[in-house]
Amino acid sequence: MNETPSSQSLLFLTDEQLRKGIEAMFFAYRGFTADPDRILQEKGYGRAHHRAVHFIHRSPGTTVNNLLSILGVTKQSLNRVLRTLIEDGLVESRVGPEDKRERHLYLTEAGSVLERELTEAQRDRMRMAYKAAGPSAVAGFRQVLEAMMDEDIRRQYEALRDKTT
Amino acid sequence: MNETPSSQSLLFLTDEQLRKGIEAMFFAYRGFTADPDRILQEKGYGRAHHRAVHFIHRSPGTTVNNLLSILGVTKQSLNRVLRTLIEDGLVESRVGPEDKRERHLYLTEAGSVLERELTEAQRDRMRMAYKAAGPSAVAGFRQVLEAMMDEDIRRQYEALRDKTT
DNA sequence: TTGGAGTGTCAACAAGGCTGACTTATCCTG
DNA sequence: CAGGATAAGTCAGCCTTGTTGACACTCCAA
Repeated sequence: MNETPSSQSLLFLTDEQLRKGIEAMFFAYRGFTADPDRILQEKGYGRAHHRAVHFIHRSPGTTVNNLLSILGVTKQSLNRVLRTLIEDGLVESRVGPEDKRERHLYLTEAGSVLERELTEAQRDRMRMAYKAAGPSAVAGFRQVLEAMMDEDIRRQYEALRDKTT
Repeated sequence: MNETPSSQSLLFLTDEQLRKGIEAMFFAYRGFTADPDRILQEKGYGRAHHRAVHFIHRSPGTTVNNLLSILGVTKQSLNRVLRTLIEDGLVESRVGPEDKRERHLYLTEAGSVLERELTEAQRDRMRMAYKAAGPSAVAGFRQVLEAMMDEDIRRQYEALRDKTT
C-alpha cells in the first residue's frame, strides 16, 4: 500500500507490465501450438497444413485467393501445402460453379477427421485456460487480442466471425 | 439443469467461443510479431535473433544452457543465431567466473540499441492494445495466457518474472 | 479476339527448426 | 589423480515453410 491510487490504475501501462505481457504472449503461443504440433508431426504435416485445414473447415468452399489473404502467405507457399493435402485426399478442390477459374476448397471425410483431431486438442487447452481464468478474464483476453491485430487483419477476423454468427 | 440462466455464465466455454479464441490468438500473434519483424528484416536478422536478444537483455549474464531451456530450441539452432550476433558485435560471450565451462552472455552497447528498438516497437503495439482494452481486460488477458502455458514453461516464465521483481 | 484475372507450376534460395556425431575444456567425484 | 559428467561449440545433413521470379493455362468480358 505504498503507491498512490492513481499510479495503481495506470500500472498496467508500465514498461515492466508491457514486458510481462510480451513474454506471456510468447510463452502462451508455444503452449497454444504444442498439442496440434505433436499430432501433426506424427502424420508428417506441419503447422501450415493445420492452418489450411482449419480455415477450409471454417469456410467450406473458400477460394484459393481467399485463403491466401487470410493466411497471409504467398500462393506458392500455400500451394505446396494444398497440393499435399489434395494428394493425400484430405482436401478436395472443385472448379468454381460461377467462375470456372476459381477453385473451391472443401475438406473430405478424412480431412474432417484430421481437422477435428487437431481442433479438439487445441480447444481442450483453450477450454482449460478459459475455465481456470473465468468468463470476465476471457472477455478481457479477447479484447486485448483484438486490439493487438493489424487493422486489415481485424477486418478479416471480424468478417470470418460474421459468416457463421 | 439444461438451459437455465446459469448456462449463460458458461457460454464462454462453447465450441464457438473457443474457436473464436483460437482464431483471435492466431491473428493477434501475427500483429504481435509484425513490427519487430519489419525492423529485423531491414537489418538481415530474424525472429530467432530477436528472441535471443530479448532474453539476454532480460537476464544479463545468462548462460547458453539457460537460454536454451527458455527458448526451447536445440543448441545447434541457438548457436547459429548467437554466432552471428557475437560476430556482429551485438552480444558478448564471457567465460564464467565460477565455472569456466560456462559462457555468460551480455548485450554490447550496439546490442542494447537493437534491443531497445525492437522492444519499443513491440511495446508500442502492446501499449495501444492495453490502452484500448483497459486495466481489467489486461488482467484477464494475462490470466488466460498464463493458464495456456505448459506447466514447465509457466515455471520458467514465473522464475523470469521473479528475477527482477 | 485480345487482355487481364485467377490459378498453378517450376526453379532457386533462405531462415530456422531438427538429429547425430564429435571435440574441447572444465569440473567433480571416487 | 583418473575417468566420467557437463557446458559449449562445430560439422554435416535434413525438413518445413517462407520468399522471388518466370511462365503457362483457362476463362471471362470488353
